[in-house]
Amino acid sequence: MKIYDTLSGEKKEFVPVHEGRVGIYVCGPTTYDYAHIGHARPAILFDVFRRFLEYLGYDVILISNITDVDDKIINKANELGKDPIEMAHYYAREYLKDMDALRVRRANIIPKATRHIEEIINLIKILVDKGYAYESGGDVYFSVKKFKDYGKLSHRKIEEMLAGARVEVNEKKRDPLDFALWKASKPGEPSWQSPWGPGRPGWHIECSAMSMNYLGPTLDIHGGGADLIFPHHENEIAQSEAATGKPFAKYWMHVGLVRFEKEKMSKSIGNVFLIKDFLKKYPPEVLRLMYLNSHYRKPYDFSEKNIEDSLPLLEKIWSTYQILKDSAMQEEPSKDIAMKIEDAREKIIAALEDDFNTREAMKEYLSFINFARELKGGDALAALNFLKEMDEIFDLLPRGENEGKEKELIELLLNVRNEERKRKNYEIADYIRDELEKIGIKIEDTKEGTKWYKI
RNA sequence: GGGCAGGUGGCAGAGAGGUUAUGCGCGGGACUGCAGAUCCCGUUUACUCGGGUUCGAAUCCCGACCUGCCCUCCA
Repeated sequence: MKIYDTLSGEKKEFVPVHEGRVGIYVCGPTTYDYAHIGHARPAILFDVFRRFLEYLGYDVILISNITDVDDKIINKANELGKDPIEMAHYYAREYLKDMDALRVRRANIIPKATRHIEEIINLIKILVDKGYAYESGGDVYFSVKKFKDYGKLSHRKIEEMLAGARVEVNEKKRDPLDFALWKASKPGEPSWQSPWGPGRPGWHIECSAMSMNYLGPTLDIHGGGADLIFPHHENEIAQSEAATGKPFAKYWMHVGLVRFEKEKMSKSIGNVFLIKDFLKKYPPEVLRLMYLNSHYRKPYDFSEKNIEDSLPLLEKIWSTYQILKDSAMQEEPSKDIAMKIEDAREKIIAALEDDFNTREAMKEYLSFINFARELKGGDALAALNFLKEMDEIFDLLPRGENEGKEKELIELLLNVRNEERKRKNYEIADYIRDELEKIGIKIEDTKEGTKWYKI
């Protein structure tokens, strides 16, 4: 297993801190609005990475936080006249709902910043005691120049950063590069008691405190969107390593950003595509497929055309699954098929072991799909079982079985349609086909009769 | 100015020294009441440019040009 590490800039052999166990921390969102398709990329990908590590036999602990106190939350709540924490929790629930719909398996722990104030304060205390942080007018700042490795993750030097000149002006800071660990609260803002007076955590400290709380001073994999490399993750490293003197994470993984119609998705451009809006028009699996079908470190150019191009692929997977279910029989598969399956399995595993190359894995998966749709009997059964095995990782197959009253009703309709076809009443037959498609049931007339599947 | 990705066929996008990517589109054929799906064939020398390494480069090295993202709001 090899993993590309942002810090060293190279693919490294994966060796977890504790044999057989993997601790992963993925930075989740600050919840002050509905989640967009950009948020879904790291969520879906780390979900698949985690499932793959489990498939390999590792014990995986995945932690994915929600930041529920922050300037952006407070500003928006003030605008709307709402309670900031309540509003943040509303959006957090909506975020989890969206992720559930996208078949992202929930992390083992989904910690919230406001539930870890004590850990945060303790960490800041350590930093103050060690001389890495100082109090100033009720705020506490991290002294960037005291941490000699600052810039090692984003590969920049402190002198170069100042040239960027977008540094916030703040007379409480001793140095413009310093960043807030704790902010004194203004009246009416959420606040907690601390040795420095009432206040709230700065942006970066919650991830350091929570990840070390659950996974110890050195975790295996720390991940998130590429936009978090600087300053968020750089600051996490500074805080955490200054406090513990130990490396904070063994592997830093960053998922490329999603662009929409060739432009960065941002509220000011007005091209934000919300997950809940996406789900009104398309099945959730198509988004999984789109992200799996691209390289995770590269930027993803999202567009309507891209979705339209991916839908036929998903339909192919689903129709193949349905066809195999119909033709599978409880028999021994042939030697050829057993070998073919073993070959596909090896190729998919090899691709994923090479820095989670899901694109390469999907290529093998799709070529197997293409090959498998003709299979019958025991061969079809073996192929079906293989697809289910792979679905533990990818989670793309149609959900729910076609059975029960719904199945009976649809098959009744199809029988009626086929009767009408025999009588050459094609208007009625085509009406049934069109109306079924409108409610998401696709049908195909084949030599072996009419097949149907949900889309 | 600095950091990081890239520049691939009509389009979208993988691949990372020698063998068909794939999908969409387009043209032809098979099947079909039609549609869709599926299968077959075609879309004849795809890899920004210039040098270099090599028996062999889209892939490695050097240099240009171009694009995107980041440089204290970000997944």
